[in-house]
Amino acid sequence: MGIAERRQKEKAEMRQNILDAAMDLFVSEGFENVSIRKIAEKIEYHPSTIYLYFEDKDSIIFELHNIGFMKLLEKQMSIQNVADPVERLFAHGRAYLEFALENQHYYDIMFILPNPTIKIANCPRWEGKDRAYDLLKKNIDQCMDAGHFSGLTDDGLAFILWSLMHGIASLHIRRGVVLAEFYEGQTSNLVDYSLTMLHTFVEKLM
Amino acid sequence: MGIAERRQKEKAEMRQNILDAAMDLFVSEGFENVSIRKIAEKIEYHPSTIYLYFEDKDSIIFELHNIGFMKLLEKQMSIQNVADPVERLFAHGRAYLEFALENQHYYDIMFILPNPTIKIANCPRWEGKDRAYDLLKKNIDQCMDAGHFSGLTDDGLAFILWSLMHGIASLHIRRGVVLAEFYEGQTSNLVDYSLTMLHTFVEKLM
DNA sequence: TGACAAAATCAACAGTGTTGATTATATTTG
DNA sequence: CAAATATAATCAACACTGTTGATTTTGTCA
Repeated sequence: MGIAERRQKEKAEMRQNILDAAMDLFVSEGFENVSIRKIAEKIEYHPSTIYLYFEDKDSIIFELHNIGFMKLLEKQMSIQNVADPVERLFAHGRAYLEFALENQHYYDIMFILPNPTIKIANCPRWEGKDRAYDLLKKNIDQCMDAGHFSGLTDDGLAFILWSLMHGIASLHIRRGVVLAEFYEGQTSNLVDYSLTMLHTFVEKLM
Repeated sequence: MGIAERRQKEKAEMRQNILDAAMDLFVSEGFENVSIRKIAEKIEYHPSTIYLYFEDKDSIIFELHNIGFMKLLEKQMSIQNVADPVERLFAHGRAYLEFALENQHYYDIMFILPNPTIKIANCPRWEGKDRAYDLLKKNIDQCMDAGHFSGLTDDGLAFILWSLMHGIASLHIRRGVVLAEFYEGQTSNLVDYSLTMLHTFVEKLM
């Protein structure tokens, strides 16, 4: 069965090629300007060929969406070794914001663009979001175990914190609104500013 | 000059017709499925005719974006008579969320879709966002004058609050993530839940 | 009524996602 | 090795999309 195995590997490589080309175009040409035909041209295949590897265009975007969640989760896992639970929660927030601003196109696909949402609706149970959410909630629980955030629920705080982080990230990515007052072009500025705000803020909740 | 005046009025009516048709399609057919040709069919004109009234498709969306900001501002003005500044701030938040969830398509155009952002970039100074932002900041300032939120800046708090409200609204509109835990289909549920959270939260900041 | 300007239409261009039929390329069998 | 078969890639076409220059219809005024 060595041959079927190789077939499978080639298929996977081709899928990856397509995904890479799509992501490249996404970054270089922007949102709307990535087309099946341009992807095909980039990998030097006929447009039809892509349909042998993906059901349709949305499936490609959905796959990029999944890859983005993998990357986010990986980044979030990398700070789980921070000892103090509150510090860990801040690191968690920083990791989220850094991910969003350093991978704006992934973040766009994951949380802002409508296309993946459509696919998710047809996807009975997609665990990516749950894993990210559970990780946040676990961190919050551990803060609570350490005696913080009394009077709040973990779900409630998770809801607020995620919404806040997403709000900051997405208002930035679709800028022109609100953030012009703070933002002067450097990503780090916004992350630092936001984290300072988050500190001021979460400390009052503790 | 009665004739030129009528001409102008007819032109304005036609523009409004186009905008109405576009918004209808937006609501009924959804995001991507509104095309110049469908708008034309709806108002029973030839597609080309639309280009006599709008420069291009993005201009139509940009105009809807502006109308949305007018509506939001109007709603926010309507609660400015609440006497207590802190109560007024909460009413402000509620108005924002209600607007977002009751006019999801407007909110989408205003804050989520990429198209208007492109047009804004070419628009040297578009005051819509400023007016909404200034109103929020004014309310915050008045809370501060009443002795609340010591140790915070008005810009900082405005940044946090707007980001939070936008995060809640946009995660809801592009749902499937996070909110499934809370959201059970009724808009009012989410508004009430969010407002409860906001209360718990802002009271600790005071 | 004829001249002129404004409004609407037409036909076409280049681009899009997608698909059924067709050709080329491997792989397996006789 | 050659024939038969399964897989991969291409092709041509369909029905869309936004947009525009040329053309026709409509309305207004002398």
